[in-house]
Amino acid sequence: MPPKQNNAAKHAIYDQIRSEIITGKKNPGERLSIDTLKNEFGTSVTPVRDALQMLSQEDLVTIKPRSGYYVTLVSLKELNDMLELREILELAAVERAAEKITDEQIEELKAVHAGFTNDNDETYSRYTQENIIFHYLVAKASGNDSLALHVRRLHDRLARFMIIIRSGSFMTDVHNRLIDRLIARDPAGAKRTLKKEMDEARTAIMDRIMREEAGSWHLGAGNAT
Amino acid sequence: MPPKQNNAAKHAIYDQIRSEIITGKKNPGERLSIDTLKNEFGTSVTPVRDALQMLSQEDLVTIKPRSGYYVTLVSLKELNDMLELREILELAAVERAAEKITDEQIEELKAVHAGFTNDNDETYSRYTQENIIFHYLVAKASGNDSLALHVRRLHDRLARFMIIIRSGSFMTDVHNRLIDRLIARDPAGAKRTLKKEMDEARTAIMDRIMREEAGSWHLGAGNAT
DNA sequence: ATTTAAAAATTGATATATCAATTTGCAATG
DNA sequence: CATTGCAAATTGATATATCAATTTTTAAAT
Repeated sequence: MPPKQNNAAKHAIYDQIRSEIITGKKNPGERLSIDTLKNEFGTSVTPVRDALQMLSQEDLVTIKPRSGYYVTLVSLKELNDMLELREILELAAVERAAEKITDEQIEELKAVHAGFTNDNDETYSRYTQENIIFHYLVAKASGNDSLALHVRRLHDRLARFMIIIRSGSFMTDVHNRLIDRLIARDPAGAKRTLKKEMDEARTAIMDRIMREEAGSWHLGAGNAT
Repeated sequence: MPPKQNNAAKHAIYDQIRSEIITGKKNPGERLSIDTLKNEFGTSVTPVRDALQMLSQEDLVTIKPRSGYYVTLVSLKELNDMLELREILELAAVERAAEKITDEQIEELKAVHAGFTNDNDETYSRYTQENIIFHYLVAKASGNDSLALHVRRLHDRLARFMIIIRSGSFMTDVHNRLIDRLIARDPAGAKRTLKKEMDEARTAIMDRIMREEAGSWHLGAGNAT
């Protein structure tokens, strides 16, 4: 997380839009109108533009100059590339994490995991957020903050598609097993467990999307121009 | 490279400041005054703020709200983390690149390499830029654009420190050897060659900096507050 | 001389106004 | 009926003005 900035308006707008994109409340291709947003938040255009500008730098928003701001459309290839990159980053991270994770970090991980194991009544958006945090904490335990940050940002962009994988117990089981391997300080085992999870997620996502969106060029609901 | 945006003012400012930070013309900690920049470019504050906002999202600029914009200060740990991350990303990239690089891509690589082998009269800033392009092209040959983009962005942030490694022939030799291994479609050899380069760069950078900046908390010249 | 407090100045954040490009809709034409 | 060209409307980019925070200066007190 970047250093806390007491920059009220801009960050409130940024956080909300970001969260709405990540959790899929705003669909790819959907327009983000400055005018609408500024009314919604009761501000002027400046903080809205700032927020959208920031999001575009994270590839969550695409700017068509003098035309509009849109939730970024992801192509099939881009999605596949991101999933591959995810494996590279997270495998490197767990390997290191399993060697140097502290007991406190394990407790933190357990706490987060318990948090989204229990309450099934919660919305998927909450689940999505906590899944990101779980994987971020694992990456953080690698000791490499830069690596961890990249993992988190990538997860942000992938989150919309991860919803496909929300098959209840599967993820819970895998996360439990991963925690076990981390407690055992077993790099190879942790790597194997995580790789299995990521591979299954990847094929599930790609299969599902190839079937559902066979005709369209870009992913997501909107199908906007 | 993000899709071309015909957004004149903002992008001109963004490109120039970015380049000045990367090549070390602007030192870490140095202030980037909106007022100065707007006069320099003959624009109003809006495009300047946009550009700085974007740069802060890439961690090249740090915002102190209601106070000022500064070239980001990098701690020793952050530098070390980034160098480690670089190895993770680039090793994964060459491995794939050596398997699937096309003849055209090899020619492109040779061309860029020749470009900064010959003219020694050029400034280091030119050298820095071309080194980034070389490594970016290798990553691009992996076929994973997302991975390649991350490599490029990381190099942007590392470039300032790479200048330490500009020991003439060393880099030229290694790059030649790397091209050889790519032509031979030898993943293991390419990986070994690149790892050697990166390891040497890393220790050289860290050693030099630990000696030079022993006292100060942050890296770079400025030592600004 | 050093520290503290208050005030002045600097600077960025936010708001509003104007400008320029793009997009949309309608009408004319083949 | 489809297509092209023009005009109107929408929308973002840029410019300017105002506001609020921070930083610096200065002067007083210890």
